[in-house]
Amino acid sequence: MFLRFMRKYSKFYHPYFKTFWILNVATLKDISEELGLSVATVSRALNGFPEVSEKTRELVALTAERMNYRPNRAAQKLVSGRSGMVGMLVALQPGMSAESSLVEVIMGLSARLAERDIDLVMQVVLDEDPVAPYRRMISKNTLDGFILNAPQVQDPRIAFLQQAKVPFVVHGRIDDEPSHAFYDLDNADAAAQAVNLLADLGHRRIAFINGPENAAFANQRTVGFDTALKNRTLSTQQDFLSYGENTRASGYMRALSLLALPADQRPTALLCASTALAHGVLRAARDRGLGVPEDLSVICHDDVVPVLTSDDTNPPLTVTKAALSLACAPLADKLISLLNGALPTEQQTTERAELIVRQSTGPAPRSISE
Amino acid sequence: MFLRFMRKYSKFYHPYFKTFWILNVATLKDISEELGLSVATVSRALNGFPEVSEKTRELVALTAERMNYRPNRAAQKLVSGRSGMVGMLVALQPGMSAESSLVEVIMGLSARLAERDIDLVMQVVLDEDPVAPYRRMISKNTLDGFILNAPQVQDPRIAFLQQAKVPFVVHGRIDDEPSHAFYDLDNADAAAQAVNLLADLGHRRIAFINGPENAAFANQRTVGFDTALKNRTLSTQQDFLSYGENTRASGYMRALSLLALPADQRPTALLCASTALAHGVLRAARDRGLGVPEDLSVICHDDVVPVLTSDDTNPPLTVTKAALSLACAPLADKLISLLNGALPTEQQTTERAELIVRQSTGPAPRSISE
DNA sequence: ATCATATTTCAAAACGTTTTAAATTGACTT
DNA sequence: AAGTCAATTTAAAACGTTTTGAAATATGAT
Repeated sequence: MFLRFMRKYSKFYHPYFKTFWILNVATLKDISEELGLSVATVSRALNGFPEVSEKTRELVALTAERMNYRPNRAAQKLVSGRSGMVGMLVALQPGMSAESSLVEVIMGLSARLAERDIDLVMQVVLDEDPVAPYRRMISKNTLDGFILNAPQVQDPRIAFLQQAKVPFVVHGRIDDEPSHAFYDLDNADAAAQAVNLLADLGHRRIAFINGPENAAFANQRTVGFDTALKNRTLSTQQDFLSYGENTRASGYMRALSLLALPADQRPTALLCASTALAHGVLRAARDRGLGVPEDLSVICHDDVVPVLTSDDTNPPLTVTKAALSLACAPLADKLISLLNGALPTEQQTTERAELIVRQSTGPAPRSISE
Repeated sequence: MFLRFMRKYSKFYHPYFKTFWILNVATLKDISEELGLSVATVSRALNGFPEVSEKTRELVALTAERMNYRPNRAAQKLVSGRSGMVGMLVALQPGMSAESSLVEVIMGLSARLAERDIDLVMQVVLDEDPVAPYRRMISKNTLDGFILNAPQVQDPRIAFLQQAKVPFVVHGRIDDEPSHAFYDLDNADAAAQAVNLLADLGHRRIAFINGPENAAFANQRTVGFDTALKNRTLSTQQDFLSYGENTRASGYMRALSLLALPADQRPTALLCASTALAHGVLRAARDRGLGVPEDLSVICHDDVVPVLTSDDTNPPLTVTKAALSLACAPLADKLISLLNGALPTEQQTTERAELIVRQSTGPAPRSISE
């Protein structure tokens, strides 16, 4: 007796307690009692099973509407194994804040998923083990699938999720012929387009200020860069390709060191993996007293995120452009398809970047290029 | 018989289907069978109820660990009414992207909540009715509480959630003595600190470039601004206070029009609601040929978001500073407390901004201020 | 040893849904 | 009017947890 009391009022009382809502949502039982039908029939009617008569289906639908019925997700989940929720785990370096590009995608995804009545569970993870948070979420058994971002060259998350047979879609892809569902930019092509433009303009010493070395997209860009150079019979110099953070500061530093080379050795054109990098590059060129595009051509890939634009720089940047926001809907749709049983290999899309020539590229400087 | 077949293979087959995971998570029953105990005892042992013996508790804890037990959230929710998930619905103007400040908060919240094993469900909403998405989410019966951001002066969401008896915490507050849980900056004080500094420096014509008129924080800043001016026996001019978007462009435009006034009428000091606005203001001053701080003092409130900093401008900005990232942990903690039964009025914290004097403020220009 | 009492364990119900297997109804043949 | 078969409905089990009310066991006092 005393214990019963304890249980209710002591600090040991279990934190879970009963319903908060006063909003009364009707249950299947409520509807079935109202209509004198069985719960089973009501469930079937609402879920569009073929074996209920058109008359009852209509009746049930109407009463459900009238009684403000909403299926209880927890109960559905319990019996069906599906929760109507998908997860996105974003890995953040401690102290580092999220890239604005990521945010763009998250917002778009959430909006699209909401249309299909699926909720997006966001989680920022700080683990050093990239797989651990997924294992944790899976074992909580509360999510139907995942959206992965920023895949790395040999991303262990992908292997893990495949082996665990959890549906997931990747923004980006792990290699050329991946077995997972993805939506990705044709990164190799984007780099190749840029190189071709520069080669057409007579540039022969083209440097590439790339993204992080372990990022899959950066590797694909390198592939496109290298093969395009080869196709144009241009040599590819080792130190003309650098990997690093996708930040303005990094672009500035790396451009500075490239531009410190003697005029007849330094690159006449710089290809940057992002607008952030290009911003830094423009600044470096200015600080070195080099004119863009007279002395140096600059081209970058533009993901079209609102914070760092490519067209209000001075000069406006020539870019390969592919709006990140366009990835959201396909990613959401692919994941939903997977949840409905589609094969991952059927859910793969590659998008091509668009070349937009503005004023940051021009003919290779004559005196130097010869 | 035919129907059974139909059910499985026709398009009418219900989309929910059984478990994906191969990861075998143990259930309470598994543990109880392993140990020869009842499910009830195992549940109690794991949840720290006082009536299980220390010996069994330990045994159960160990086996649970060994068997990789994870409580099934759906089942818990079903019986307890709690899901271990809280929601954050962010309203976005169509076509507008999220403020980086918001992202900062979301990331921090997610991280903190995850520590307590609570998931954050993010949803971007585009409804024009601010209450509708909350009603929708509540009736899905899948969230334990909400975090609200950017409260407006008479925010209908707050009234709704209070009436629906749903736990929620607000980042910001609706009025001086709100009945809801909140974590907020002392906005009135922040504005007052700024005014006092400027008044000490001899400024008599101080203008305020504020945030959106319907934002609660902007109103609180205005109150602080007005009363501080009054305390210093400075008149407050109607057109020296403007409301508008918290963007660089808006700051630029509004500063331009203020600075277009004749030298003996225009403000000698500008107080800005955000660094973004201040960036625009600095640019406007430059374009007008006015020196900062010789001709014009500029001070702003700095939320310390990574994209727009206040200390690498030229000149570095004097600010009232209060990092948004500091709000995350308290907000999460308050919501958790509410979930555990705390009263909203016990969960209210106001934080004071710190005044940091840099080089954008100086004595009022002599010729003009007399 | 016996009883009273405190401590620990248990069986069963409940939460709201889906789904299986069986029962009922209806329609059509003969 | 009975029999067959299809169409529709139902009762009951299942999902994994929490919690109630009762039962079993241990402890202490007589």
